[in-house]
Amino acid sequence: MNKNSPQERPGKPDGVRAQNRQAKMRTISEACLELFLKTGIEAVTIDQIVSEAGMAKGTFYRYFQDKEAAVEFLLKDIAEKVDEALVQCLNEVDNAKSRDALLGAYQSLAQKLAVILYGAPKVGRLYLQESRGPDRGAIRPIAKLSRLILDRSIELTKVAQKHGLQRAVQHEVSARAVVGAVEALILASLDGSLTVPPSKTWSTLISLVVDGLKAER
Amino acid sequence: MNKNSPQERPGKPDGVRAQNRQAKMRTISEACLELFLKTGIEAVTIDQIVSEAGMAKGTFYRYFQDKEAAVEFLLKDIAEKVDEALVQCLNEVDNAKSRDALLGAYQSLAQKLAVILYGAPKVGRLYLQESRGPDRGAIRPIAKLSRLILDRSIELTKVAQKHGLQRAVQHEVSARAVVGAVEALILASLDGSLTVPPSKTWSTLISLVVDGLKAER
Amino acid sequence: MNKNSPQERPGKPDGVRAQNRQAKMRTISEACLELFLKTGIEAVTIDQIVSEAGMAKGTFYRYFQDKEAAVEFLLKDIAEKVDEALVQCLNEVDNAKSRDALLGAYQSLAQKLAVILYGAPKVGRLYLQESRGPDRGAIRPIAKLSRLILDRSIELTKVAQKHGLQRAVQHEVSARAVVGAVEALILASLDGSLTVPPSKTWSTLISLVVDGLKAER
Amino acid sequence: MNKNSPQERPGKPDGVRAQNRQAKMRTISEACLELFLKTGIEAVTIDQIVSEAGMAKGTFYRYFQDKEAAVEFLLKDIAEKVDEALVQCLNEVDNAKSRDALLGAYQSLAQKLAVILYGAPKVGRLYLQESRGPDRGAIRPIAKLSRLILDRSIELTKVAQKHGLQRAVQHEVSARAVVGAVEALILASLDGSLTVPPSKTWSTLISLVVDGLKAER
DNA sequence: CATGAATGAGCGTTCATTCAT
DNA sequence: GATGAATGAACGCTCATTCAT
Repeated sequence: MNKNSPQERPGKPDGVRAQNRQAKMRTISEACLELFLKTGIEAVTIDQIVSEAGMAKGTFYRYFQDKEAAVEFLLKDIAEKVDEALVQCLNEVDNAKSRDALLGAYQSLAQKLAVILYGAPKVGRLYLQESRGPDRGAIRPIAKLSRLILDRSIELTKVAQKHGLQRAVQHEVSARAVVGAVEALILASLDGSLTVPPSKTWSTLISLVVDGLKAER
Repeated sequence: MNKNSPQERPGKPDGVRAQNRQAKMRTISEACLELFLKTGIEAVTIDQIVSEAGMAKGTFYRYFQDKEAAVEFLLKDIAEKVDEALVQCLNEVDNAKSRDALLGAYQSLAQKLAVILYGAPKVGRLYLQESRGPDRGAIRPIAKLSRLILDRSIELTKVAQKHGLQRAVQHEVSARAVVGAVEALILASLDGSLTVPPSKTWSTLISLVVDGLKAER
Repeated sequence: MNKNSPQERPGKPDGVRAQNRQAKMRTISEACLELFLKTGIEAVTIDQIVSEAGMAKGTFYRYFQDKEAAVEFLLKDIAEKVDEALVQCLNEVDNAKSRDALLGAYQSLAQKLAVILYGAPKVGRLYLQESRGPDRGAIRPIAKLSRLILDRSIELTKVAQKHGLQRAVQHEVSARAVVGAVEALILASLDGSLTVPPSKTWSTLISLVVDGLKAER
Repeated sequence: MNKNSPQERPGKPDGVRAQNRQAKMRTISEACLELFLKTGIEAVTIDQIVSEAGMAKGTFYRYFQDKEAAVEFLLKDIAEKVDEALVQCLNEVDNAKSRDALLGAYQSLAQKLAVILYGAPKVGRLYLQESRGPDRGAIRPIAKLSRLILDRSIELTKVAQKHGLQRAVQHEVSARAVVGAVEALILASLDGSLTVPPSKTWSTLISLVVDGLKAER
């Protein structure tokens, strides 16, 4: 069982080997991340990656089967956490008894997402930058996450409506609108295009989503 | 500056020559469009394009300097019209004296955009699919248009606020939120992911933007 | 229909295009042949081939999908002719009414094979050099031909026995023995290891096959 | 000259060290053998070998300089025995006084070869599979053995003829024919393509070689 | 003007070989 | 002795681009 392929290495799961392996994978990931953000996943070559990471070409392939695997690794952590946060919010909204509870669930979700994203802002930007691309090639893991987020969001909207906590608009429509709005703001926030502080951004966003844009009476 | 013409062409600007030229460019464009949508601009090769368009490889290069030029040509028409619609809306909002006038301006903009997009739905989808990518390579024209739309939208928000026609939220924030929401919905509508009819989609969207999601009291 | 792949080119089947195409394929084939003989099919790289053929790398791929396709092209002609000769011999043996007729059929086959092989001696050597290899990779077409020859030979033996024109030995055994003997001699003859003239070689071989090695009484 | 030992090893030639060494080399050899048969020597990688042998890559290089050395080791035993058997047969034929003695010598050779080959059938198959390849790369040891067998066989034929024990046919020709026939049958026998039992195969073969194929009168 | 053959730089990937642990 | 991580040359193959016909 001494294959030269990556994945599933020998030794105990927490041995020195496994640690070094993780460290190396992170090194490569970071190099990928920088380059992916700068020029787009599709356009980045393996040569550029290993050059940025300061290693030989073969080494990349010891750790990742191909670029797609590197993208998957890059996203894995965030993908899991985001999914978890969405599922939890779903439960909260489902159990919400009042408008305040609804707001609270949203606030909580927003906060969790903020923590996740600000903990790995570049990955977030990468996701947003590439998430609308076709489900093909190295961006496939991103497309998959994108699909998952949309599905969960539609579910979220359905539940909120069911409990009369939201206006009866098409949930397909409102979910997409909200996701679109949120994504646009996160992207701007993460890549520094926004001059307002993040905390203010989020409260504004929630207010917009809940109350709309119209002038107060 | 005009990448669309590899060399200066002979003949009068509106002669038969120029007409044939335009026809050919459209043929190529259409082939590009299909392929770009299916696999993403970056991944499409010139070989695929000329194969789809039913012509020889050299012919492509007679009409376009490279793939980027083809993308530019593809977007040109829409880019101009969208810009125009945004500028006009800007003027209308600037001159709006009432909340109804504001709504009217938005409605008018929405309608214009709808006409533009439903007149060239595939181009719209292409734009949305690729608009978040890095400003690099063949997608540059798309990134440029994206920038333009954002700038105009921020302007729009500023004006609306200035006239007290919108809540005093950060215009950077609200503009992005609105653009994000609009784009997400257009994309879903154009690629057929939505089961609700377009007209209903738009009215829902405007209502969401103006009034928010909260349950009616 | 302007694919960049080889095979099935446009234009009339006998036009100048097709002729040039054939010429080019022959040029490449010849380069392949020299190298294949020298170092074995598996060990020859595309770089070596195009270098030997005096052309750019891409050009090879315009005419052949890969090395296997080049091997197939190289063998095509001979494979067809050999099969034909074997089938014809099969018929003759089937209709043979006497030992002389049997001998005549074999003589005829031997002569046909000689004509085929001496018309393309290098291809013959290549076949013999590689025919025992595993049915895998670029040598697959050779393995296929090898299988075909063996099958036809076994058939040939069966028919000869059925007519009482051959001793009742296991046809599997005798067919293989004869094919083995014939191949060994052809190989030696083709690569110049034999000091006796070809014509003498063939009559000796037939005599050996028919009468065996034992001293005359 | 001895490629099998990358470096000179410590300890007495027959000590425990040397024994362990031999055992390891056999382990590796066996792994090689399986893979070589399956896909051909050229196509097998060191990675595949160590994976099959259940050891690390470096270990292979501790025991063998390269793939060629492994092939050499694999063949060594058989090569020596075959040579010995041929030399002995040569002597017997040289001293044969009657046709029966000649037949006896051949029978004896056949039996010895059978013992050798059925004692290491896979090595036999490997040899036959690769023996016609060019004298290059990792198959060189096989080509060397092939040359040796041919030379001895020609010698054998010469002697037999000199004593009038064989028809006066070109020994170059008959030797090759016989070797070719024998090899073809052994290969078929070893890889299980034959439905007749080995013993019957060999007697048939000898009969064919001595008496030919013609129908009995 | 249209064509498609030719080019060759450059990509993703593999693999023999080395060597610190 | 054994290991497997690292290396980088070399491979098969692609593709934007040019240009003679």
